[in-house]
Amino acid sequence: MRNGEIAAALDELGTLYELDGAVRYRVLAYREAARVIRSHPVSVEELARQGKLTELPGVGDTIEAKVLALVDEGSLPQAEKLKQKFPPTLIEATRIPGLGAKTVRRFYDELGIADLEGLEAAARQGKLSDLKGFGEKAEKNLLAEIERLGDEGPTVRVLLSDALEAAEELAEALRELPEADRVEIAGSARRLAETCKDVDLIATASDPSALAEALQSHPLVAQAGRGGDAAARAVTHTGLAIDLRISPPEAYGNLLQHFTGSAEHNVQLRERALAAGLSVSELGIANLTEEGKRSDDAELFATEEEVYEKLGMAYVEPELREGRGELEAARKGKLPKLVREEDMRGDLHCHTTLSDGHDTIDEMAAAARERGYEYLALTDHSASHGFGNHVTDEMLEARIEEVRAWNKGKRGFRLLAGSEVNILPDGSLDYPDELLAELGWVIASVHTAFRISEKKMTERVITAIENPLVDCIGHLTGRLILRREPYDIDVEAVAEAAARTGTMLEINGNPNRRDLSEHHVRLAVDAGVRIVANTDAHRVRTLGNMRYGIATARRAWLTKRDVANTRGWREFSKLRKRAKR
DNA sequence: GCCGTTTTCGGCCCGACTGTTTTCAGTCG
Repeated sequence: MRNGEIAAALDELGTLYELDGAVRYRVLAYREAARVIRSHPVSVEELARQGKLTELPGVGDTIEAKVLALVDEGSLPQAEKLKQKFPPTLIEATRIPGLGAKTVRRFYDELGIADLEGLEAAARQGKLSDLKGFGEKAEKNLLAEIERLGDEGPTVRVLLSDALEAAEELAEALRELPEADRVEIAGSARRLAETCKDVDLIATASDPSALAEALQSHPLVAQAGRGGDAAARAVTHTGLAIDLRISPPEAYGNLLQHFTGSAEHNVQLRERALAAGLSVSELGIANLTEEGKRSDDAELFATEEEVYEKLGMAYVEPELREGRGELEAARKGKLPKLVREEDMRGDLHCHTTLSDGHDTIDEMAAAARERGYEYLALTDHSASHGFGNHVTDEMLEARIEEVRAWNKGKRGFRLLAGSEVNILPDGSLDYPDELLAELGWVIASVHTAFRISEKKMTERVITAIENPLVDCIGHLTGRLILRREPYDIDVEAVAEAAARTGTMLEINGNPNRRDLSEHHVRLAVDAGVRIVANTDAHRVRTLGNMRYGIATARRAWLTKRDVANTRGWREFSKLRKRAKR
């Protein structure tokens, strides 16, 4: 059973307990365990079978036993029992914004409402406002939410690249105003997460309303409203929600820290501060009174650095603020010095017009040099790609000659004649060995036959890893964020094989892929695998996707040293498998 | 239900907003 399925079952059980009136913290415990399990890089089912699941933070004996029951029986007995008591459609109803378990439970108990249709009908007939504490306005709002849900479906997350495109344009427009002082992107976009639900902008300004008005009248914005004196909200034409908050300059650090999150990071930060007698919020850091209440002497900070310093910690880079041990490391001064995009010396995965790329060798090479690289591997697709633009053996031979000629007389930069070869279902590659041996760089990727068992897929990829001609595995799990699940593969076993053979694993920087994920990157590095950050660029512009590959590397706590292609050519070339032959 | 350089029991972040209420509960981020 996949970690995501286990997490979903625990989330559901949490909601069922909530409907059943359990204490809040029990429900929160299930949510937290689900969150940790969802993003855990290796099989939670296996951890549970080994009795090691309680090593995960937020998982104790009870939840470990529940997970074991779940993977053995396919469902949770407690959940099944509670589903006898509450129709499953009640859980659906709790997903309506503004409607929680408490309210849904009352509708069920007092009005017998068990599903969305019943809820909508009752609201239309004005029956809900008969309930104590639930008036006409609440009824109207609820009806509007149900209708909106029907029209648009639930609000979906967008890719980081889409969120950043809008966020950066809006932030830039606001910065240009004479009334603006500082404008920064906060939230999940600043943490460079894979997806964003909305965009948070934080600003200081001599005249806050000038910024709010500029946001409202920006061409990207479809609708907008004010949120008090120091805030504005907007929705772009693509449906992305924008929240702008304007801070007095002296509290800018507090506000930026708060709205950068993540929620887990902030919760842990505040719990830690509380133990030291301090109460942290976006309104400043206050001492605790004798009764343990927040006193009104809150101290304000203009920068985030000062916020963390006040709490006895080193500054935490936004990409690390996910509640994964960064606060402990910050307190001990043991945070890693994260790799930066400027550290990169080469890109080892791109396409040209030879296969399905849009730009020529010359154009790609010029762009790579402009980015300050020392090398670029041309890795057009191989002969059995299946999407047209096949590169036959003869074409690849010609490419090798072309690159040889191109490199002649050039100093400080080199092209590598390479290929992105297919890993066929039996683990073999689709060029003959003699041809592959002539290449300067070989990436092997799975592009076909995704739906095979985990065991077969793992064996298939490990066969390619054990091939001495393969330098690197491309986009290992094949996922497309928000669009396609990763295929079934044992990443732990793959990482072990890659470390053993000196085969590198790629972080593919295409914002749709970011594959390896940050969790798998961490696992691979801990297993001793060399990581390369590549773009898989199909045109000059997408060489810029390196920023997303590096974002994933940073979120995996990687340093410059952990990423092989931060090295100059001389050093990097020695890391290739062939250098050890 | 989880967790412990203040605890193995008694705690468990903080504030805004909303709608309904004279002091608060529920929901959200």
